[in-house]
Amino acid sequence: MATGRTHRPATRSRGIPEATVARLPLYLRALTALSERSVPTVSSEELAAAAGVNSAKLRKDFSYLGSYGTRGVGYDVEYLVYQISRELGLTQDWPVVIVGIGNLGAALANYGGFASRGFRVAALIDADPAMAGKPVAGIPVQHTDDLEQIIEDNGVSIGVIATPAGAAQQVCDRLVAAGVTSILNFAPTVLSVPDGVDVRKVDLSIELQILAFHEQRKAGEEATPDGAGPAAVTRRESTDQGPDGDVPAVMPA
Amino acid sequence: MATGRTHRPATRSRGIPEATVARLPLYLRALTALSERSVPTVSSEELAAAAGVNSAKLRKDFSYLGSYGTRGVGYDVEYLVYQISRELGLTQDWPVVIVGIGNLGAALANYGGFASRGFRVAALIDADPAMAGKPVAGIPVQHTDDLEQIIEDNGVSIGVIATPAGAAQQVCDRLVAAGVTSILNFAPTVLSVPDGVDVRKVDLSIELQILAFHEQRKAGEEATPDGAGPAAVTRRESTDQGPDGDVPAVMPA
DNA sequence: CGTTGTGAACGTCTTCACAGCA
DNA sequence: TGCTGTGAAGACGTTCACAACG
Repeated sequence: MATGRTHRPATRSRGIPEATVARLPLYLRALTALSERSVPTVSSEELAAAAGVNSAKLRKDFSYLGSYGTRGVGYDVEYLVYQISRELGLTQDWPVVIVGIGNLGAALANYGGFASRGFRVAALIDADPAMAGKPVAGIPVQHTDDLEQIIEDNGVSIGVIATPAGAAQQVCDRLVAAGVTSILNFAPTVLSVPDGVDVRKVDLSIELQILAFHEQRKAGEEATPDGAGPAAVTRRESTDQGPDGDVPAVMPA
Repeated sequence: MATGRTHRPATRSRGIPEATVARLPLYLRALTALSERSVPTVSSEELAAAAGVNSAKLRKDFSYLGSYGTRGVGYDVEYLVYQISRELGLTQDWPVVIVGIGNLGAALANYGGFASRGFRVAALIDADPAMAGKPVAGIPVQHTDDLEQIIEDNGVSIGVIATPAGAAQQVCDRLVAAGVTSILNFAPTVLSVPDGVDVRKVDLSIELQILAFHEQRKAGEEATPDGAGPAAVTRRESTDQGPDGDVPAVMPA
């Protein structure tokens, strides 16, 4: 099968690096918090600390968007919020459907972080006839039979899959056939999609496994080799979690 | 704020690259599926397809673990499952606590992917007194007041935070003070932790925002510039989601 | 002969360090 | 003077392509 490059073959020098795109939501969140506290301007140093990255990286990231700062001063908070929102496409309304309303699907339906970012849960879909009509997060669950109609009626282009692994590919195929071109997959399966469709995956157990790997290493160091030891009290604001590997990462923000 | 290097300063040539570590769980999942179908051996090409990566990358990844394949034949499925499990530290039992038993916390408690990978939900903790004693996923919820005692009694070193954003840092501080050294954070906040503590974050709305970015670009291309057009029917198994910026990486230390 | 394991080339991301500007 | 914006250097990750070997 194809390699699964991360989007745009390589062409287009006008493109914003993927690594930068993945951090924009982080900056946006920090900026929104500053905006709510009515902070007018912020330096790259301050904003970087709030977002959990270093300032050089942040300035480099912003340089891909344009020159939105003022030397000697910093960035205008409101203006940056707008520019990043626009770049991310959050100034428009994105109707999304969530398929698979189990524990996770229900949690996603109730998640406030979606609505606050221009995402609107247009419909909840489940294969269990007993669920049909029941309201979850104030939205009545609809049956899988109507999936195609729902996608079309609501002009949905983003779908969230929260079904068991066994149903994911089938649901994915139907979503894509109905016109969905972006999928957020919570099922522990590799989805196969046609070119032009983006998939991001979030796998809860993968994250834990990565933590276990590092945890295991720590245990093997007991008596710390170097001076300081594990009791050093410096604080980090680390957000970096390194490369993903592919999905990598959905990381929800 | 600190730089947030991806772990181990740079020392140790014996280290496995973070990008590789992040993919090991993917390989493990694919191998487990093969194992259940009693497939004895698999080639890098086949396994790569099942895991959604390309075969060169897979072989390179495995080369960091050792020479576990047989030229002309492929890899022994059972043997690889064992080696990867060991490398990830999954041959031991990891008791974890989940703090914040709302919709998401409950979904995590019910998530089967944990138990099947050596992770044991040792306790569920919530700040709401009304929740205390109520069973979720068969485990009685305990009150936050007992957090330190619970961590100690169960020898917990991995904690999952599924609280609202406002409570996350405080919970994090208490977990760390009680001895937790790895944290999986679902709250949309940048956690500040001492050196030696790993944090990985999963942010649901960030993933959607990244999808929205690409979705927006697609819309701006309507009439495809190049020959093929968006209707090309080749299938990908794409898993790549590019760099995270956050998710993907543990980082800390 | 087929497939692994890997050096080398290449591309991407991060960090440094400082020129340029308000 | 202070902070942004960025070229250049370096670290890291991916892909190529083929020698090595069962």
